[in-house]
Amino acid sequence: MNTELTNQLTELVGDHFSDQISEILKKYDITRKLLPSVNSNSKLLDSFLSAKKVEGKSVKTLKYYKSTLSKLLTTIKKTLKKITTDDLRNYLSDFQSQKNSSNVTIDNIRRIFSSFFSWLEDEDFIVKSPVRRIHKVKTTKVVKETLTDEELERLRESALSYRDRAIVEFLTSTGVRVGEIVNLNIDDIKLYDRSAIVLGKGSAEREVYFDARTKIHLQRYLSTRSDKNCALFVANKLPYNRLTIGTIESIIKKLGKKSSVHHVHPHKFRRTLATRAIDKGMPVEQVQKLLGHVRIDTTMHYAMVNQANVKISHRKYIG
DNA sequence: CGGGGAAACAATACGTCACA
DNA sequence: TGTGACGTATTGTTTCCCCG
Repeated sequence: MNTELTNQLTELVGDHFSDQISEILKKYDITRKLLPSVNSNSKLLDSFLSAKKVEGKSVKTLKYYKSTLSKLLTTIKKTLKKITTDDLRNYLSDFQSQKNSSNVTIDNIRRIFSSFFSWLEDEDFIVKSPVRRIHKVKTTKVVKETLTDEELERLRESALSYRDRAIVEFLTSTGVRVGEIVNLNIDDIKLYDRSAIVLGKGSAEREVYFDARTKIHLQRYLSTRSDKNCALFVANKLPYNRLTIGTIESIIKKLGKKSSVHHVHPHKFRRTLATRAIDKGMPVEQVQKLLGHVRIDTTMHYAMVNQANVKISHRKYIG
C-alpha cells in the first residue's frame, strides 16, 4: 500500500525525492485502500448503477449494465467527459468485428450506453450525451428454423425413458416455454379434457391443450412415479427434485444428438407448433391465445416464416 | 411505432454424487 | 477411477413486453 503511494508520488516529483517521500509516509499509519477520486469514471458508473437500483431495476439488468459499461471504460481510456460519438462508434464497430456479434447485440450495447450517458447528461456531469447521435442499429429479421415431421419423429423415438418421451410430446403438442414447463405441477394437468394451466411470463395464467398421444405418455410416466413431489417433471434420481430449465434443455439437446437433429432446443418446439398452426390455417388470434402472446405482431413473426401459405391465401382470396 | 427494461434462451464450464 | 445424470454459475444473445 505504502509503496504504491510512494511510487505514484515519486513519479510526480521526480526520483531524487523518493527516499524522503517514503520516510514521510512511514510516519503515518496508512491502512485505507486507495479511494477513487471524485468524479472518476468508476465512481460515476457506481452512482449510475445505484440510481438505477433505486428506480427498481432488477439485479440482472444492473449486472448487465455494469459489465457492459466497465468493458467500455477499460477499453476507452478516457475521462467520461471526453468520450465522443466517434469513440463510441468505433468501439461498437470494433466490438462487432471482433466478436462477430449480431446487430441485435450491438444495439443492446448501444441502448445501455444511451441509458448511461443520458443519465450523465441529466445529472449535469456532461453537456450532451454522445450517444444521442448514434441511431438504432438496423436489425435484419432472420427466418427461424422449425422442426420437420421427420425430425420430430426421430426425436420421439430417441426418447427412451417415459419421462423424456412425455417431455417431448408435451413440448410438441402444447408449445409451452421451458420456463413454463418446469413450473408445472401435476395438479395443473387436466387429463380428462387434455388441457393444462401454465403460468407464463409476467405471471399470466393461460390454458394450453395437448393431444391424445401426449395424454397417454403423460399417464404412462406418471404411473411410474414413486415420489411425493408435486412437480410434473422431476429428476429420476433421489431426491427427485423438480427439473430445472437447464436440465430440460440438456435432455432435449441430448435427444437431438442421439437422433442427429441439429440445433434442437425447447423453444424450437414452440416455433414449430406456431408455424404449423398458422400454415394449416388457424387464425392468428387463436394462435396468439395459445402461445400466450400479449401482442399479435409477436405471433405474426411466426406467420411470416412460411412464404408458401401467403401463396395459398393469395390463390384462395385473390387469385 | 421505437426506446428501454426484464426475462428467456444459449453456450459453456464446472461441481457433486452415486455407481460400476 | 471413470462415467452418467443432475445441478449451478456465468456470460453472452435473443425475445418479449410495456409505455409514451
